[in-house]
Amino acid sequence: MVTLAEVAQHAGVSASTVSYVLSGKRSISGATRQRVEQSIRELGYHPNAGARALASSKSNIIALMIPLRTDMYVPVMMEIAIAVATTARTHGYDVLLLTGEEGPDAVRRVTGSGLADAMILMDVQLDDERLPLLRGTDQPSVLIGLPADTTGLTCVDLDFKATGALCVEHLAMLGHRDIAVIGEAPAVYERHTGFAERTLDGLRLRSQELGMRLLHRPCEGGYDAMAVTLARVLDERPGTTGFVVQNESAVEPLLALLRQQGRAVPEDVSVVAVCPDQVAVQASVRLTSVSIPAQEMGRHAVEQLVAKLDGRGSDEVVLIAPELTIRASTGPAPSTTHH
Amino acid sequence: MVTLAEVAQHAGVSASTVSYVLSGKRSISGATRQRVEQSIRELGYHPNAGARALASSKSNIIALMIPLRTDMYVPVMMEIAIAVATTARTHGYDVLLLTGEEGPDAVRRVTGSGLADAMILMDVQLDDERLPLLRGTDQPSVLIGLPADTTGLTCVDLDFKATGALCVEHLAMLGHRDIAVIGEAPAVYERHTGFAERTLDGLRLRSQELGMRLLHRPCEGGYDAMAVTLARVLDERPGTTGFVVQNESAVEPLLALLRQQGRAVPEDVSVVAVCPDQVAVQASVRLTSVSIPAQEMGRHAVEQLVAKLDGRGSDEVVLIAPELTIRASTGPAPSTTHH
DNA sequence: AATCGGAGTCGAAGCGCTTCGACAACCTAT
DNA sequence: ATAGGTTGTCGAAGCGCTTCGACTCCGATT
Repeated sequence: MVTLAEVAQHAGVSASTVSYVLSGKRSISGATRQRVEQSIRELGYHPNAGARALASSKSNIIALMIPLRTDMYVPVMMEIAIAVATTARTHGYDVLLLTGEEGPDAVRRVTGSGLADAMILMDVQLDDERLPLLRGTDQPSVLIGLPADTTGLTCVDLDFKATGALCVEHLAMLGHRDIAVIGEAPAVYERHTGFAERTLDGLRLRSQELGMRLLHRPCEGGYDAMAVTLARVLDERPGTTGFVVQNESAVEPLLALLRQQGRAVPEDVSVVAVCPDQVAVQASVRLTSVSIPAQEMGRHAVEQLVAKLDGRGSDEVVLIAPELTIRASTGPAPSTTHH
Repeated sequence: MVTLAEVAQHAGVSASTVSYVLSGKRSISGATRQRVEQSIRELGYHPNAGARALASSKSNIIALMIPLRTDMYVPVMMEIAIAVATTARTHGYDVLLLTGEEGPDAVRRVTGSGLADAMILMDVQLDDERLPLLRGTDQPSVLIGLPADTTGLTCVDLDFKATGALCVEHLAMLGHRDIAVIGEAPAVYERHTGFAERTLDGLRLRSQELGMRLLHRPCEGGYDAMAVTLARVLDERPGTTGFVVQNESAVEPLLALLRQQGRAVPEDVSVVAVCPDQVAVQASVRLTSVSIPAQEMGRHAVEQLVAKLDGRGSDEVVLIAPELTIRASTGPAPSTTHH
């Protein structure tokens, strides 16, 4: 293991000079710098992370808490995690992966031990028990997701309320009047995960404004659950011509079931999904969808965090504007003219 | 920030005593231990990670390198990552998330800086460029996946060769003779990712032994790609009655296409999938499948690694035996009696 | 010519912890 | 009673780095 001192000796300078070459915190003459850099290369020197952390009280690590549950939006979570990791690296940070398992204790542990300089929390509940801890520490943090009370917190999320509105508007424009919303699993609503309820708010509000009828049904993923849900929906509202689906694992089952019942998409029924683009294009009917910008969310979160760590940046809520991509699953409502 | 020294003072003992209470490396009287523990609790002390790492040259961190690509098996990767993180915690380790982006440099960086005590690599290519580095360092590591040459390495993986064999045997037992294999995307084979080729080996070998005809076709995920692939397969081998699918995102499209062509599953055609159980049960036909034991792989990997770190354990290849779960997508071959 | 200030470098003092050797106090076997 | 071994505790020496103050040049300012 090569140390700073060895590099210094090899280059014929003092240890502090090497340190300043590395950090750039004091000016160094070109000649010295080159000699030091040369020695670093020749010896294959890597600064020791622990020593650095101890001396500077900065670990250059960002903690990322991901949910333990893998019951929803797994690809999205993964994409965010990867975006966080790669973006963090471009700013010189590494990422520590924490699962929800430890709960709030993880926050205490990481904050207390100086393991990480900052945290990113995913899967935030409306009334998350980790929030008081975050407010009580001076360690910067960013939430991906929106809790009920955002005072003193920095949050990044898709604007799900606008997302809901956007879906409704699109269907309204096509002449649909009776809309069914296939939501996340009931557990997600019981857990009071913000995004599901905010989407619903957006859907309800805008559909009311536009004079549309909306029926919301939570739905576990999978074929069987979707079959039951669909049957109930069509029983209660036979005139339903538009669907908004916010559950990745209900999308394909819904399409299969509609096909099976002789309802053509988009001729008889229109389907709008809220899902990653990849899911939308891989479906058996290319789906009109509002994409979940996982990468962008991860990137934004890191950039907010780095800004805070650099003393710039402040507490603010960044809501990413939703974008609707029209594909092959939506079209004019049938018999619009009969009204 | 509370320090060891403050705890020591509060408890009326020396710093080293507190350290020994924490580590248990020397015996401490019950009275002293309790007094120290009391002080720790009262002051809310958390050992500083950097100082610890510096003094002990152990960071208690395991690095996990996940692939940057999110083109395949995302849920599996995620599940493994989560299993790794939670298992690591039970052994007192945290997990550092590295993406493939940095490539071999990440190995150098982490090894050189002492950031992590050990590494777990996922998505190992047959001839992975990170392997020489691993062999050249004394830092313990475990691969999830199997490279071509495993000397000096510890690997954990599903026994994909046995998996292939198992799929074929099941179909053979049901009387199928013409089998088509819907494989991973062509890129996966070009990349020489071990598991895809090993599965194929198992399939080929066993089908030959059992006198079956096998047709293998790589396939991008998604509906359109699957449609093209299926058409080709049925054109070339109209008598195909059994499918083995090793591509999550081809499963549902295949089922939909077969249904659409009036081929009933499992009456006319049997389908065996190699995929996580969750995918198998959520499909429109509950799939007979060999499950990918993501959790178990993650857990195993960590346990191997911890064994190495503790001086126990050695280089060995752990292949997890595949398990076939029979569900609703396989049945006797049609017109078996006509032969 | 005397003074000032910036650029470039060094030495030394920690950062908070682990760990080794030393040592006192006690217990056991002779 | 004495040598020998345990057990429990302490002091001190680092671990490899950052950072602060101090110092030396040297060109620029009056």
